[in-house]
Amino acid sequence: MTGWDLVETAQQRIGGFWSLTSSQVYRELAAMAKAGLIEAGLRGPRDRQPYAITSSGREAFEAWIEREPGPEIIRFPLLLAVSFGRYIPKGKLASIVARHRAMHTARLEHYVKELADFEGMPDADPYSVATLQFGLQYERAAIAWFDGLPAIIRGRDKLSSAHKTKK
Amino acid sequence: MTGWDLVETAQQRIGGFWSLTSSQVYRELAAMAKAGLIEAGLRGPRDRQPYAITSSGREAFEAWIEREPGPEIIRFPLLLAVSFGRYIPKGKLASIVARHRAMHTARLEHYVKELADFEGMPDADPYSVATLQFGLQYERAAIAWFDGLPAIIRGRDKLSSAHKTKK
DNA sequence: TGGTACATGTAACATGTTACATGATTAG
DNA sequence: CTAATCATGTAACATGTTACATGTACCA
Repeated sequence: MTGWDLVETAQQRIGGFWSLTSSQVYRELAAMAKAGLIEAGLRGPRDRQPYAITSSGREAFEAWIEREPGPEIIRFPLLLAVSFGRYIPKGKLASIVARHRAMHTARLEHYVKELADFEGMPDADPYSVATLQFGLQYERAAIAWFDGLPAIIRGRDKLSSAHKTKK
Repeated sequence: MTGWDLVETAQQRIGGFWSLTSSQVYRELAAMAKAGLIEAGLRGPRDRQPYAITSSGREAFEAWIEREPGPEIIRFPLLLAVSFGRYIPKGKLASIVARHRAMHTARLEHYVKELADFEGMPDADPYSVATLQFGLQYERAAIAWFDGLPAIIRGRDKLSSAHKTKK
């Protein structure tokens, strides 16, 4: 595959939980070719530069996949904003939250559609289904949180919902 | 506060969705002092170097908090491993998953405890409660996903659970 | 008096982002 | 013909990690 293909494929397959930029891919491809993990093929139309994995690259992949996966890293700017919510005008925060909620519902719908596609073919890779399923449940949790937000921020009726918190 | 204090506070308050290292903080502190956003105070015991925000720093904070928060970035090595699940021996994957599930239940319990603490004091910052609540729901979703995983990976009974998928 | 937690920092490196430059091919 | 998409890459910079060096104060 070429760098371009790899970016497209990665965005498609793991984009939901692993972002990357093309710059990164091209740089890494050059480094991997230099290290002998991949080999450059002949340039195609539009100067496409295909690469093929070498046996040493295959070994490196096997060593990599053997490793214990590390803890997840989350960078959630919206949560950062919410945690500094005291310093943001109420209306502004509400509109920010609304925009982000919309993005999450869009993603949820996207996952639902993809899962429905998988439903059609019974021999699809179940591991892809599993990661999609994670995305689905993540987005559902996020949306549920969005919906609970206003109540938490004002009042906060949680357990003590009996006594009226009027403003 | 000193760099050390900032790291401790940040880990406490936003550690769940924003990791940082002390190296980063000390470097940034030096840069901010140079830019006039903070001022170094007198060194205390143990060579503690306290900093105080300047008015120009306060302005910078206000400008920062005004910005639209970007999309979240998730780096989830376990999901990456799962998406390459084909290449991992079944037993190995299962043990990896078990370890990660345990970490998530531990975090969930931690959030539950913290939320219970907040329950005690009715004048606590609701925004902190909101971010905690996100963590709680995130962990619950993750655990639910873990529990559904085996069924997805083998068989995949989802909607078509009627016809028996014996291995 | 000895270990642990506190405290600061540097250096080297790895990873990720943004802006830019360049051009080919295809669809309308 | 022209705009959009495909395609490659570089450079500069920002951010994040790891390993290390150095020492202080507290408490058992």
